[in-house]
Amino acid sequence: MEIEMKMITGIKETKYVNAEELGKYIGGEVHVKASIYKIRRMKGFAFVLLRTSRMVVQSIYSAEEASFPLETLKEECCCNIRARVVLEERSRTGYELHLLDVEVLTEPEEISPIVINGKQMNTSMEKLLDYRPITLRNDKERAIFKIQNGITDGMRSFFAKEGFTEIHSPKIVFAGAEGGANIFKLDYFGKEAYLAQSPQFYKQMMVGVYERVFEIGPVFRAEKHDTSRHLNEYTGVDFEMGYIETFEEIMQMETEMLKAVMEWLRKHCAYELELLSATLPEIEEIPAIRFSEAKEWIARECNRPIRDYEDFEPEEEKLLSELVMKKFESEFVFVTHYPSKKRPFYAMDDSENPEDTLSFDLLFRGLEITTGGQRIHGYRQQMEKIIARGMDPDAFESYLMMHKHGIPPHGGMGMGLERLTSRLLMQDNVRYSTLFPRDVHRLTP
RNA sequence: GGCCCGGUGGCUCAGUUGGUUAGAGCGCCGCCCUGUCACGGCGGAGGUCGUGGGUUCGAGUCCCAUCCGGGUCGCCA
Repeated sequence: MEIEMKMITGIKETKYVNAEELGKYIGGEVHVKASIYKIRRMKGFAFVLLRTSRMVVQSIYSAEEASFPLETLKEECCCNIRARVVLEERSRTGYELHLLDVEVLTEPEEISPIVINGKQMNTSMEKLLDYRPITLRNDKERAIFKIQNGITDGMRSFFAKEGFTEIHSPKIVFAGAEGGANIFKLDYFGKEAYLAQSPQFYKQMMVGVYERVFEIGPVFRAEKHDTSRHLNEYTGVDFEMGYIETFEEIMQMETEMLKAVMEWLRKHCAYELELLSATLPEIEEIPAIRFSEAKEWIARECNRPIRDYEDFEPEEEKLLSELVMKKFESEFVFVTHYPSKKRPFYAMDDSENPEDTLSFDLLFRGLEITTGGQRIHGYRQQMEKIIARGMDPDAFESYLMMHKHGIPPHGGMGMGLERLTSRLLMQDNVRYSTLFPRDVHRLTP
C-alpha cells in the first residue's frame, strides 16, 4: 500500500505585508490581511478603517478604483485585500491605502451589542468583560495587552541578560506555600490536591539547581475577596536568586528589572503607549523605608491614627505613595522589615530585630505590586520556625529536602503582572488589565 | 460577607414635589453629504422602567423583599 506523505518545511513565504511596514510601500501595491474595523461613508467614496494584527490603518474605497461594490464590506468582515499605498498628507499616518480587490473570508452573523469601533468604548466594566471576545478587538483595549506582553518580553530579556533560567513549575500541588484557607482544593485521582498559590517552593528548590530562576505563570487564590485589586487567578512574576548577602540585593535586582521593562516599553510599545496616553514612570533609584517608620510617618503627616500595627490599610498605601512622591519624586517605594508575624514561615527573620523579617513590599502609584525577601536557607533554622509556628514538618518533607541537602543563602520576590499593568496605565481596577478575569462572580468568558 | 451607591430601548445615561402618548447620545434601518478620523445633516424603527409584593384614584418615581452590578472594608500580588 502506498502512503502519501506531505513534508512540512516551515512557514511558506508570504506575500502579505505587515501594516507596520506599509509606509515602505508608498507608490506600490500590497496584499494585506485585515478586518473591517469601521466604514465611514461619504458622498461618492468611503473611508474604510482596517484592523490589522497591530494597527488600524485607513483605506479609501472608491468605485473608480475598486473592482467590487462597497456593499461587499461589512464591519468585522475578515478579508484578504489588494490595495495601492498612496502618499496622502491628509491621512494621519502620511499615507493611506486605496482598495483594489477584496476577498471576504468571513462575515459576521450579528452586529455587536457593544460599539467597539468608537473612540471610547462607552460601556460598563461588566459588559466590557461579558463581551471580552469582541470588546478586546477595540484598538485601545487590545493595546493594554500588547503592553502587558511588552512587560513580560522586557522582563524575559532582562532576566536572560542577568543569568536567570526560566522555569515552569506545576500548578497542581500537594501543599500550599502560603497556608491558610485561601487555596483551591481539587480531586486528584482520589487524592486531595491543590491549585498552586505561588511557585514559591519550586523556585527555591531551583535556586539549588540554577542559582537564579524566574517564572511567569498563573497563581490561584481562593480568597473571597471582592475588590478592584484582587483576582482569584492572576499572573505571577516570580524570581529567586542564590548567593545573596543581603536582601537589598533582591530589591536592587527588581529595580533594574523595572528600569529594563520601562526601557523595553519605550522602544517596543510606543504605538500602544501613545494610543492609551500612558506615562511611563521615571526610575533612577527607588527609596526604601522601614515598615514601622512608614506607619509612623503616615500617621504624623496625614494626622491619622494607627489602627493596625502589622499591616497597611489600602488608604495608607495611597498616602505613603503620595508622601514619597512629594519627598523623593518616585512613583515607587520599597517598604522593608515587615513584622515576622505577618510573613510566611520561610521568611528570614532579622537577626538584629527578630520581631521583623528581612523582607519588603514594593508599592507603585499607591498599590502593592510586589512582596519579596530573604528566605531561610538553614535546615535547622527552618525546622525551628516550622515547629514554633505549630506547623507539621512532615507536610513539608519534599520542601525541606533542599534545606537538608544544602541550599545557598537566597531570596526573591513575587509580583502581580495585572497589578503592574493596571497601575502603569492608571486604571482603577485590575480587571481592565486581565484578559479574561476570574473573580468570585466571574468564570466566563 | 459588612457598609454606601445604582439597575430605564442593543450600549451609556436623563427623567423635576407620584399625574396624560417615558426622553437624549451612540448603535441599527432609509435618504443626503469628495477628505473623514467620536465625520456631519434629515427621517425612522426599537422600552412589560431588574424581579415579586405593597401603599395610592394613579408608581420609572414612595415602602418591603429579592436578584444583579459598581465602590469600599477585611485579605493580599
